[in-house]
Amino acid sequence: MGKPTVHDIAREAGVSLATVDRVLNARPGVRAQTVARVREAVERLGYVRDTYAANLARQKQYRFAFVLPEGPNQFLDTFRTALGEATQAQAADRLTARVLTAPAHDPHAVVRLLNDLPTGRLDGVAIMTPETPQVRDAVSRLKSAGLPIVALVSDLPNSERDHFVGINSYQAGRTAGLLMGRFIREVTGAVLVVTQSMQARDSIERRLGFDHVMGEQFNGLSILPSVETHGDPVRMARILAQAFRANPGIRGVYSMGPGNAALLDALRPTGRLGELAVVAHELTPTTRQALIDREIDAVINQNVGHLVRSALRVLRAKCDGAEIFAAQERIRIDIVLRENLP
Amino acid sequence: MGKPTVHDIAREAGVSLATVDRVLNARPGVRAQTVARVREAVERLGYVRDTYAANLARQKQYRFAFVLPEGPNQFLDTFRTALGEATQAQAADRLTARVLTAPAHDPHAVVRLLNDLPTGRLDGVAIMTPETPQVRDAVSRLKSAGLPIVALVSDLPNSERDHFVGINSYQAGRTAGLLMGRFIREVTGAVLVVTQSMQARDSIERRLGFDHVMGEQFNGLSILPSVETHGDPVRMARILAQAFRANPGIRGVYSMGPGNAALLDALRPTGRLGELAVVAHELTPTTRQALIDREIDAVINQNVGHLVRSALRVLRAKCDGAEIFAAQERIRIDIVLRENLP
DNA sequence: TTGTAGGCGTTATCAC
DNA sequence: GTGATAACGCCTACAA
Repeated sequence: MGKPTVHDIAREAGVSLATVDRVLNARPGVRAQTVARVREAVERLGYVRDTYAANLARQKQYRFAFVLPEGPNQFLDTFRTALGEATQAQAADRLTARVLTAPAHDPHAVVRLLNDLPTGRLDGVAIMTPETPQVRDAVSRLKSAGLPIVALVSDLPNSERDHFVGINSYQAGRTAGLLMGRFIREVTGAVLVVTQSMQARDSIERRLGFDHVMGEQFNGLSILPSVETHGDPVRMARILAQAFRANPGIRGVYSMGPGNAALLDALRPTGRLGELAVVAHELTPTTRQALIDREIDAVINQNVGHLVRSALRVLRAKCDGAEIFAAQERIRIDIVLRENLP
Repeated sequence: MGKPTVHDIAREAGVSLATVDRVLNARPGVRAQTVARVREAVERLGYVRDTYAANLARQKQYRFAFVLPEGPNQFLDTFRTALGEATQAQAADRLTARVLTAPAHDPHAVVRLLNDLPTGRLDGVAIMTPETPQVRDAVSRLKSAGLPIVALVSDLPNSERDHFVGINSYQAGRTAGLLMGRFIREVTGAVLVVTQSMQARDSIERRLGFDHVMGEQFNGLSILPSVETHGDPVRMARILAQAFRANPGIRGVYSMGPGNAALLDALRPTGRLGELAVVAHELTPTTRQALIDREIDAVINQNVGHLVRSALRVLRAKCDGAEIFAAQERIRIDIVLRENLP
């Protein structure tokens, strides 16, 4: 009385196991009539394939490669950790993920890395890198080698990637804007936007979303031009000090990218940190502590555990030719405040 | 080449398959010396058990029962849907979940239901119900029948449940309080708290968290005594109208429980909805629409998909005697605003 | 205390 | 076109 098996189907349809298997896996060499008989039996008995057995028999492996940018960066660190944990947990399911690190600031390095991937020994690739024409070509090459590709965190919308795992940057920016506008008690004032660089598409989109919401709903607040730090703490401290001198009306700071530790270090000497509304991205040891200390008021976060597991699930599904369950794969834009810190 | 198998271990250790299996599953009847030899081989070859094959061989099933309160209730509806989807997706993994509905407002009915569970035909139970001594006893009985038990959404802390899947109500209340305090622009005023009933532990804890934060950080805002609606829309409308007449200084409304549609219906005629800060719980079609319409400002949510999948994962892990990965099973307190609506 | 043989449900390689 | 039959990696009688 357990679930029906291929044997049951075979008996019910009056054919052999091999024929049932051919039908189930849509292989050729079966008369249409026979196909119909088998299909009917499947339907009637309510057969569902046992994935354990199937994977066992076909010796399926899931060998994935994750191409990530070089750190140092707390977000990447936690991502790597999460990836390690997830793959360890799924090792028993024949899943392995090797991490490949692409040197930062060298767009060609990523491309070389992608082109040198041993496609024969891989079943899927996840890529976290800004989009360039060369990257698009590399993705195209990997696709024609038959590999499923997911873009991670930063989308590659014009490439042939199968799926994007990450949040919508525009929406994330809007969310930041809404929090900023509501958290600033004064109706007028200025907001400072800090970023490492406005090159990447993500930065531009975040900024756009942020600006839109501020303009729509909080137009008493003016947004100052982005401060680009290029990852240089000294430069940042100087520019910030300048900005605060020039604009005593600054009520909030929106930190769009990484480098929050340096930002906070630069902000503390101004003596304004306590009264400013500060919104940042990514929950890391730094931003977590800053939330607790009330230096940062809100963090927009994408859960690294979800990112990793979603990427893994999607790659597996693509390997199996299975449907992906969209609702489960949508990465939420988490809002983290002091009181709902995980 | 491929991953090492039990055969490899057997050869390496110079014993038979059966002996390897005994060691791997910690069964008795093996000399300590032999155990050591096998362990060493396992270590040396880096063996990991193939769960597909193992589950196949031992014909493992995961037959779970979910005991839920009767609706009608949008949260429960979406929960049921999510459960259906999750079980369907895992049918191929020999997982089945039957849903049992306990009539509301009859504490004995749940207990009867729990006691009548066919323990022989089940491998685990998830229970969503307020804690009573009788429920505790029923859980105890199920435990002694060898079934893993998880409490869902509403914890059963004094029972023998193995695990709680849900959010911390106190923290949820604190989060609501923080949002309320920051979203109200005025420094003084009053906040109305609305709930169906203050009986349940969850309500009490939420209220406590809310009060603490308001007291600590926003003590210009006074919190009015909870309005208990007992699920009666007419009564609610009357009481709310009264409250707003008596307290023109009301700046915010915290809706602690279900019944948001009725609350909004009662709030609209007061003409104050637009200027009030409104915080509610659970993302449902009603609260979603209200966020879009700017009638509700923030929703504290526990993702039903996560609840379901976590419950399922934990029950499976308990069945397998496996460790659960705590970080993954922690249900986050989601903050949903208009701009980060999923 | 240890080993042998067969089976779990599916797939794949042969023959027929 | 179709059907035996032997894997896949692990577990479990039962035998030794």
